[in-house]
Amino acid sequence: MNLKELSHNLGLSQTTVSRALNGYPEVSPATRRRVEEAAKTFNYSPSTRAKGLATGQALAIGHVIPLSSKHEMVNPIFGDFIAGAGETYSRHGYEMILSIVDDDDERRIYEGLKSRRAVDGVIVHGPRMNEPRIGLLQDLGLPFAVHGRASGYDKPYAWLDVNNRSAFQRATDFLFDLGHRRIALINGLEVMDFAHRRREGYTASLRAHDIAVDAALMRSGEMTEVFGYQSTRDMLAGDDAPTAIISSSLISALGVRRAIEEKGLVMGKDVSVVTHDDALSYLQNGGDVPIFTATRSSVRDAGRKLAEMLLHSISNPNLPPQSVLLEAELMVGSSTGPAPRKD
Amino acid sequence: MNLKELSHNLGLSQTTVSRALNGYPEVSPATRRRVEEAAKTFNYSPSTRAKGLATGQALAIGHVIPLSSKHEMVNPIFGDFIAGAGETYSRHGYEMILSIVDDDDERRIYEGLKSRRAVDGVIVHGPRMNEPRIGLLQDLGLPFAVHGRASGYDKPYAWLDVNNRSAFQRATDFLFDLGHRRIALINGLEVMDFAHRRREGYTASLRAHDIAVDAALMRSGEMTEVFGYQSTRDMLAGDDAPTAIISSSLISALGVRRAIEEKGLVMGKDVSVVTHDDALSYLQNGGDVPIFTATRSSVRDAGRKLAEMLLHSISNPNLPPQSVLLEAELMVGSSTGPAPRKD
DNA sequence: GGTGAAATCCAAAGCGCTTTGGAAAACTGA
DNA sequence: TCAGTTTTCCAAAGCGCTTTGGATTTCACC
Repeated sequence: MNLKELSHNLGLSQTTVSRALNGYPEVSPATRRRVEEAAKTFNYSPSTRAKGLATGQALAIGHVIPLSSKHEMVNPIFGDFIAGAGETYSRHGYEMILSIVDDDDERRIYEGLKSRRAVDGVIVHGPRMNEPRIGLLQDLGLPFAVHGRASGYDKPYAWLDVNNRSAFQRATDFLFDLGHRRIALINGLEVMDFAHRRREGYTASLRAHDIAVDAALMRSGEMTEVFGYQSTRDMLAGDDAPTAIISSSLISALGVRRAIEEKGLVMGKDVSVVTHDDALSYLQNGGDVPIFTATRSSVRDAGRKLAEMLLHSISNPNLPPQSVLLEAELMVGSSTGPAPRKD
Repeated sequence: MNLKELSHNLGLSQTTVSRALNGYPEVSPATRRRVEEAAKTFNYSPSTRAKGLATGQALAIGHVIPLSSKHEMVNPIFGDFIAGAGETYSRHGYEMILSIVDDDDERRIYEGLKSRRAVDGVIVHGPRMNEPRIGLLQDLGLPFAVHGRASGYDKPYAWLDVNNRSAFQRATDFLFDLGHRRIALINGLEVMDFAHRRREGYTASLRAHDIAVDAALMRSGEMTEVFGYQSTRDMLAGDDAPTAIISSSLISALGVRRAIEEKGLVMGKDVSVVTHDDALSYLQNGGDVPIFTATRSSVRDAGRKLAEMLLHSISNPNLPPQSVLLEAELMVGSSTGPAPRKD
């Protein structure tokens, strides 16, 4: 069923039907009702493509997911973020189009999306330090919003980020308050902007407590369970083992716990653990009482909000770029406790 | 830059330029080269919408992800599957459009996709028992392919599935061979088709070994770490605790391990564990030597293949529906060992 | 050099919608 | 009753592409 058929069916012109359906005022209420009902019974909805052609809008947002062929890891966050953004889109009648892209092809992909007029804007995932995509998108004039930020790029642009620095500083402070002095950081890849900021928060706290930064207590890598396990095992093996560990991801934290328990130690007593928790739906940090003390911030929520921001900036193109900094909440669970006294 | 401008620039008609770009034979090689170069330097690519309108193709595949508002869980498999499918699409010049949908809205969404002519076909995720979506899509005449199968629907349709039944039967047999007799199953939600089949495989093996099915040894729920942990803790607490546990997901298996170790038992010695492993990129089952003995089948690979199947069936509409049954490989890790002798 | 065939190109219609510029019909109020 | 509004509707152009049907040019061959 298309507009032509529908309007013929109603004995009206396409103009009138189109106007009735799109809420224009120059249609009598009676006609409008009649049209709307017909549209429903014939299950008519306008072709996105034709509509897009006519209006110049795509009514779609692109999500470009870089997937370096080197470390072929799909970000575990991704599903939840998308779910959040998807809610927003469907509420606004937008579609989400996804491109999984090899790092090297990114430029080409953005140019393609732009020149094919396939999307009205894009969301940038996983920004790194000095992220080149941001400049590229600004040059292209394709509206965008970044999930995270890119240190080193100073012109204004739209982003939404968790305050990773303050979250990790607070987490470290918290451990200091419990008496810990040897605090380790098991971080994500530090080319990623978020990981960089987390380390900054961590070191800032150390400095504030007059504790030297010890490279032996810092690890950086893909945040897998095994990575958390191995890092912890190694660090606990040394003489001067940490009494507390901060992990960048709940998945790694599971590995941290395993290494601790394997050594016959008790988490929250012998070794305290704080982790960042993205509140992923399939990886919940316990029930009412969290297992891990965590800096918590829902990625799903971030998806919802960032999508909202992007749509808003698309319909108000002259607004200056908006940015949102979310504070993670520190949830105290049973994985932390006072530092064990030295015997 | 659009076709009109480009062709004007070249002093050719739109027809010729279009033909040159689309590989039609009635263009001289010299002209074609000239056109291709111009397209590259002007960074021209045809508008998807206009092209779609003209050809009647969408050059896009829809992925509809149901997200019941009750259990708001995003399938952890999802990211990897999408990554696989995405590879295929970009290789074939297709776009992937994603709809996150509340269960109740699904019918409406499919009808919308169809009547808006937004996609050439869809992938169905997470089929349940007697999945109603399959019949709906067949009625609509929208090409589709299912990731998994739907027991209870008997007309032919395109699907790709892991042989869940044989995988879990093999896993159970394997444990029997090691001397285990009390074997537990920690399964996914059994309204999901895959979980149902896994249980069938499990019970088939029990029957073949003349062991009665014991409801106390079977759990079914969302496959979280906590679920694995709690189920295991409960079962190990009883008199007649299992000596082996089969888990439906690596995430739950992490919880299983935790419960085992918490009780001071050793996995692979006191209690054996076999898990299904979807080979998710962010949740690897150890390095070279797998931690868990597992029935393994890459979800990413499934995504690649299923997308391929769907595209193939779209370009060959008269082919009968194809279906692929993948066999999971049984990888022996260190989480299994001979059944402990009774003292 | 002339013929028919092959190679090369083009104008214009059409895909399904929105929107502009008017026309016709239905109301007003004097 | 009739001019002036307001309401209600419509024909047709245009969005950027593909494709049909045809025109023109080039080529091979006698």
